[in-house]
Amino acid sequence: MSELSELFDAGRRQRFRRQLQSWYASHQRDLPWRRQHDPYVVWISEIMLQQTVVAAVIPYFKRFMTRFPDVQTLAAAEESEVLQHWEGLGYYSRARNIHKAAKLIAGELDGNFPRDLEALQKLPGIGRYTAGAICSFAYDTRAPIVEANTLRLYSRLIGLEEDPRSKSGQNQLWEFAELILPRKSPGEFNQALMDLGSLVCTPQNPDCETCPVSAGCEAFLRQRQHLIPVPKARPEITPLTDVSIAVFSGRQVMIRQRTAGERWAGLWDFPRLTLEEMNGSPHPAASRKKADRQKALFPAEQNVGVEIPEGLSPAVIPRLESYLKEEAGIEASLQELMTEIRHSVTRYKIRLLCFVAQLEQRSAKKKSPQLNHQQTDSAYQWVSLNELESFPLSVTGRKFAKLLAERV
DNA sequence: AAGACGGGGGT
DNA sequence: ACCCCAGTCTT
Repeated sequence: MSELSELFDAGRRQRFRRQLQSWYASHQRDLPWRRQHDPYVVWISEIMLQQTVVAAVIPYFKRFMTRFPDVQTLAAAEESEVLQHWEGLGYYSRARNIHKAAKLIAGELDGNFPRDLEALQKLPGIGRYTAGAICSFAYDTRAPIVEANTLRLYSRLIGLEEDPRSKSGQNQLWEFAELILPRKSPGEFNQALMDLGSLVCTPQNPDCETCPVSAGCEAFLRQRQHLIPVPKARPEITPLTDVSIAVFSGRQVMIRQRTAGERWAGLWDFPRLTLEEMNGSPHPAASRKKADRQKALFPAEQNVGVEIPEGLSPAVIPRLESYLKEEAGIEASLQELMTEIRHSVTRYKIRLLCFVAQLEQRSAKKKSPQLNHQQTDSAYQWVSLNELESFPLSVTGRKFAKLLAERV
């Protein structure tokens, strides 16, 4: 007998279930597709919902399901097209994992969607939560779930004072999730738990006054609901200055597909690099010295006409031109600083400088769509701005591409 | 501009 | 146990 099953004894669990079920019967639902018993539908929607809110997911979900109605269709598709349907949702490893898993299911598993927690968790991108969601929502088997909403709800119900993300905290939460689950309709019960967590047991100012289970909530009984769960420590934000360069040859622009293991693997991008950290650099003196050296080698007069981004040395211009030479094997001259895109994501605050460059006449352009193998094994391709629309790009890449297309 | 959201994978 | 993930929405 664990402490948890003593704290939440059979009678208390039974009361909790009745209160929750009664509340759930009368409140409004927001996710009609979860009640479908198609594991494929549950799977795709769960993965999409991991990164953003319901309203933002719906159009993506519809488009995805129209193009990839079942796991066989998805498995047969090119990764690039899967990424295209994911463009804008971010965290693209999830789309790559979905595609990999679909291939495994259609191939090794003969098209049979796994039915148990262990088999599901062997698939890439499916962890303990997603496996539990698929089992309980699609198959209505008694599989526990712990995700953001239920983590908060369970933490308060059991009065968890320690960090819910620690090993010990996780153990208690998963134990509780299993303990509380009824034998009858566990899928609907999990759905009710998640909805209660997101609608009533909110991060700030939980609505304990109207909560159907507050009488059995340890946090509420001790008036600790504002202190539980302990918040996640915020990571330090790193400021970065990146450069993206659209190199033109006539009406065509040069792009490359990002390789496996790289950030945005499988997506296409303009040549892009991160400048040395300009802000908060641990050794400002050293980088200033380096900048001075480059300035001496490449006097500013050489760069007449190109606007120098605020806070940067004119030496960036020749430096970017050598970057193009080394990475793509092309000679190009920078023409214009088109725009600055500010973009915050995960733990980075990025200032992205978007340049336009012109391919030098004497620099041989490889005919599209042949590959260009120079100093790297990256595949470069020359495409028109129109054609660019059919390549999956990152959010910032797409913003830049749109600006280029709108330019007269 | 800052903060919230979010589960899985890797070491 | 800790780091990473390169996005969107709300306040």
